[in-house]
Amino acid sequence: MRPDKGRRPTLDTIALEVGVSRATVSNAYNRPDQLSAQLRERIIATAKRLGYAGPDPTARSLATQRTGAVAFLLGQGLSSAFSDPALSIMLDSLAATVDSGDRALLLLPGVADLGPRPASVARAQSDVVVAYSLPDGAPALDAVRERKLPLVVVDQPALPDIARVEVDDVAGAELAARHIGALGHRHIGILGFSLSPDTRYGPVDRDRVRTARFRVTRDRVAGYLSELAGFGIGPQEVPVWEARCGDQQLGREGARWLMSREPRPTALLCMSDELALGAIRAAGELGLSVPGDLSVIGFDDTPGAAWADPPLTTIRQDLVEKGRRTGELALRLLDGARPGPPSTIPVELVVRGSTAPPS
Amino acid sequence: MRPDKGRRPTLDTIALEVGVSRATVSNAYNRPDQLSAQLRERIIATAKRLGYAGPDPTARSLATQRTGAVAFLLGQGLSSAFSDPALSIMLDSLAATVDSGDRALLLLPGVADLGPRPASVARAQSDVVVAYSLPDGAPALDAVRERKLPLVVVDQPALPDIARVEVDDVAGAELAARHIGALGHRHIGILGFSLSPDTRYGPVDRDRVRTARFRVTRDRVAGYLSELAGFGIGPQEVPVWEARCGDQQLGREGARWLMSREPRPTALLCMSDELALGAIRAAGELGLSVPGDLSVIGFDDTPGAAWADPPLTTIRQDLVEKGRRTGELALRLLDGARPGPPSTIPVELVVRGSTAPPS
DNA sequence: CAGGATATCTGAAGCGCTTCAGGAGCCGCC
DNA sequence: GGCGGCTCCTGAAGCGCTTCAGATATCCTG
Repeated sequence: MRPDKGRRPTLDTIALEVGVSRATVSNAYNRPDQLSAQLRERIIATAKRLGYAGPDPTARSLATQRTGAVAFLLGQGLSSAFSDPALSIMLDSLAATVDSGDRALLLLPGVADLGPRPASVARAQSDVVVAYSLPDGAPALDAVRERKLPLVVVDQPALPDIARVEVDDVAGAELAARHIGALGHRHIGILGFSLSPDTRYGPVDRDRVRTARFRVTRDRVAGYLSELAGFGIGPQEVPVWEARCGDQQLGREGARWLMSREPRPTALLCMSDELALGAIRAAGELGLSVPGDLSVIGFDDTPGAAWADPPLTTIRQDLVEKGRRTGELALRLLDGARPGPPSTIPVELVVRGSTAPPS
Repeated sequence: MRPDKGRRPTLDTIALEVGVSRATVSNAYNRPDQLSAQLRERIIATAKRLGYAGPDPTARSLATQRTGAVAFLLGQGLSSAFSDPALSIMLDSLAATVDSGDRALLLLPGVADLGPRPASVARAQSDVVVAYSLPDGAPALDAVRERKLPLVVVDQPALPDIARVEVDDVAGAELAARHIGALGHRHIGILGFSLSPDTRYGPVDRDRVRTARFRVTRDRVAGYLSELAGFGIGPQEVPVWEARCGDQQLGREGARWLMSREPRPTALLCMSDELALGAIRAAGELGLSVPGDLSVIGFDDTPGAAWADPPLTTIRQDLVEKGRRTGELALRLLDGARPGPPSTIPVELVVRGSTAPPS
């Protein structure tokens, strides 16, 4: 009698079985106030009995014109991404925000630091996208534009008429450099993130800095150098080492190289706490004490910073807030809001035990 | 003339403009071999001109009955999840595998350690789901079953007729305990993961172990204890401390408690490398040397293990392989494959510098 | 040049749902 | 007792795409 010839039940199956219209069954799920509690109950019970799990999400999406998912575009693959606790924290907060708005997170990891493949973006089922720290000119961004999806960029260059959340990286870097300069350091090294999407890492020349395609790295280098210039330290006196990603191993390696320069740096400006932790490790291995022989300052203020030995002086950014704002912005865009001015997360110097005047 | 009244262009818009049928335009995107290269080119060009970004993913999903996404169900929130590098590595590998099959990853983080809300699962746009380390009886699993989606469980109890990837946790724990026992240790503590989904952490009594709802934790405790019994060490002699998640801070805290027991343990069995790292830290703070005064063994063999000081003895599981197999299994299920027998990832003892005979 | 294979394109039937403009009954009120 | 205003329910028009069974036209083969 029922039209269920072994196929999965649909709204119609239930409607037929209960003897009501399909619209009513739909209402039972989406607008309980539109029918009597009693009928609704009968419908739900029948659905349960027939093994109907509720309206098909895809069909619903097509009808409502919204998928209920937020796409998250990542420059790197997941593992290098998550070697940075800063991203984990911010993403957690983003996911929670988005989930509270009843939406899921569609993760599109990058390949080769270039961000996701455009084809992935073209087929992504989402009605708003968040792009996180993609290199300038990432092809994925064109794909987003083509689909005319609302976009929020995080830690990326401004795009005309595009919503944006960002940290004032220049100011943060300046804060770090000022602290170090004010302590009296004059020989300083920079331990930085990747400048451009390739697998390169190691010492960096000025040319590579100039052509950098990751905004965050570029801004921080600029902030460090401009502030150091105020202390009479020219950019050519400041060695820079570039890590592929922000993990401790690379921090250690970079610090070792920086410490082999002449004159030996008495302070290291690090673009993440993880890198800084690696640097502290390297110092120990070289028989140098921190902060006695070497001052180290990080960036982000992740939980590990306070916990380190010595506790890490660092630039704090509120990562939870960053994720929350990004999520809310995405949600608001979904509701048709206009992009509005960029939302800037403040930075703040947190002085702990890893910095001191040079001996 | 065109039917585009300011709305987004669709297949029909293009079809009308080019003067072909809608089916042909569809073929231009999905089956290039079904039309002449020349016509196809004309279609693509017109699409570009009209700002058509290709077939709408949602509509396509409805028509094809597949969404092209793999849902990933997580017990915990993202930040505690990613405090464990083991998950990051495995998830990265899973994402890469899934991406190579042209599918995206839909992330459904858990709330309160219980896994995702059933409502989130019910609305998730995906055609296969991977459940990772959910507690027994997680409501999300019922939701998956109701929707009759193919399911792969990872690090979770077997479910009848459900595909499964897992690590032999019992064997791994036994390996660890055997190593420690064989070295001659007789006073041993266990530093473990969460046993059940609540925010509790701290010392654990036998009752809580018996009612544990996380299989991984349960199995490892069982493995540790059964092997220790072989050395004549009764379960009541082995203090257990439970961490909420696997990060170093909690490892330190737990280790401090364990080291305050009488008689003081000479070895600590830790369920993750991060916990073990925290334990090493605690030992240092207590003025104990590792492995001189205290042996510490971890689990997973994450990159940090080899890098630690001293390098960590641990139980290795191939996390990349785990992610790859999970991804492939999910993909195969999508193609209609039957679940098949569970896929077990082997474990292996890796002896480094953090274990030695008791002094 | 007949007959079959090939290449190219089309019409129409879905996929499963939401939503909106009603319609039918019923209540209470003056 | 007529009428405005409820409450509860329905019919039908989409949402944008895929796919399959043809329909043509073209080509090849002997």
